[in-house]
Amino acid sequence: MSRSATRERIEEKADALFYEAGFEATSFADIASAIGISRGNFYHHFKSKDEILEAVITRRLSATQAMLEAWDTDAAPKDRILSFIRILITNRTKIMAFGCPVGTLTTELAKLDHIAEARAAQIFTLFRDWLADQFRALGHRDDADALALHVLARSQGIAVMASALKDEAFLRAEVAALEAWLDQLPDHTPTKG
Amino acid sequence: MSRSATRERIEEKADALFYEAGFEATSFADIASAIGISRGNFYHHFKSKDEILEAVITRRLSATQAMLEAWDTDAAPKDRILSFIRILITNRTKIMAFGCPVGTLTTELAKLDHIAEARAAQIFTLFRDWLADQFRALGHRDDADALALHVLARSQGIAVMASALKDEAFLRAEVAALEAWLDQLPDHTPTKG
DNA sequence: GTCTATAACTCGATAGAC
DNA sequence: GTCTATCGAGTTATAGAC
Repeated sequence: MSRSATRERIEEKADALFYEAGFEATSFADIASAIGISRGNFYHHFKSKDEILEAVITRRLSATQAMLEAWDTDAAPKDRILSFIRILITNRTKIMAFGCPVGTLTTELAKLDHIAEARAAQIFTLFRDWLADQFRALGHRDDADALALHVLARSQGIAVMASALKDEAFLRAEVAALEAWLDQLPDHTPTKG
Repeated sequence: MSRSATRERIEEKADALFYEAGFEATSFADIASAIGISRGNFYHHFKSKDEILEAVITRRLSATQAMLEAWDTDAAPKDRILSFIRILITNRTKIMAFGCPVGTLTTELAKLDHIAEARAAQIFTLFRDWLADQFRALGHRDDADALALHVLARSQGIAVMASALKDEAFLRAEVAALEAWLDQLPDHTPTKG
């Protein structure tokens, strides 16, 4: 099963529009006209809107997995966690406009009572497990998962409020506070040899 | 201008449905059938859907203002802040199902590029200013506003993650962590006399 | 006059046949 | 890839009920 270029473009545009306008507010016509194809052509690749959502979530899961694996090459666990936290800075413009893509999609699907909600929440699980690994590497055996969830929650809160306030200074201040929290965490990294 | 009972019922049901299903996903038919009136009757009370949204936001602003004023009778500023934090516990069932009503509405309106977004975000301003007042009462002259935003962001993050994970233990743990953070804050409450 | 119900209109959505 | 069917949304018009 080859992945056609058209299918790829549909997924890419759907991914962007689901983020910027929301899943429900995005229509087939919006996606089709944005990439310059007919609605019929669309139907050749995806039979229903739910099928596109499925593809977008799969796409995001893969992208997240790839990003985390890339960060795994960073030397210190704390630096890896910092990489995660700094997504908020890197993507600040979009976050201030549309919030976090993961959090907002999960929230929307929850309200729609959509079956894909659990699958969208899986993206959080990837971050959660990866972050917990880093905290375990820092010697936090018992509370690694709780610390991972704490970082996730803090990040989500920053995204929501930055979007509501449209305030970059707030975003930067709260990111700095989160980094300070991480910095004062006891580091029990076991030394080799 | 009297407020008819029907108008009141429309606002009340719209408020609930906008929270539970989202603004856009809620149709006139949904509201009408839920309270047992005809769709046509709607337009006697509201000229458009945006007008209902306007009324719902006004309603929430008033309710928030009233809640904050009620809390102002609490003796200590820290207890007042605790009252705010504990909304997460009190409303945990709905929050785990639909998130925070303020955060999710603001997020949705941002994506829809809806003019009412700023007005919805005003609810956050009420909480922000009230919380800042409490922190000032605790002697935090310079960082009262930043502390207020920190509490708001932490609360929003907890709501988002609790809804994504459907995990009450997580919610309670993070609320406890936030209360612990508040508890270790220096209290410089000036004594009278 | 205030409220409510019925019905029809317009538009844009998904879905699907050709 | 075009073209159409069907459905449901917001909205409007109009007329009946209190």
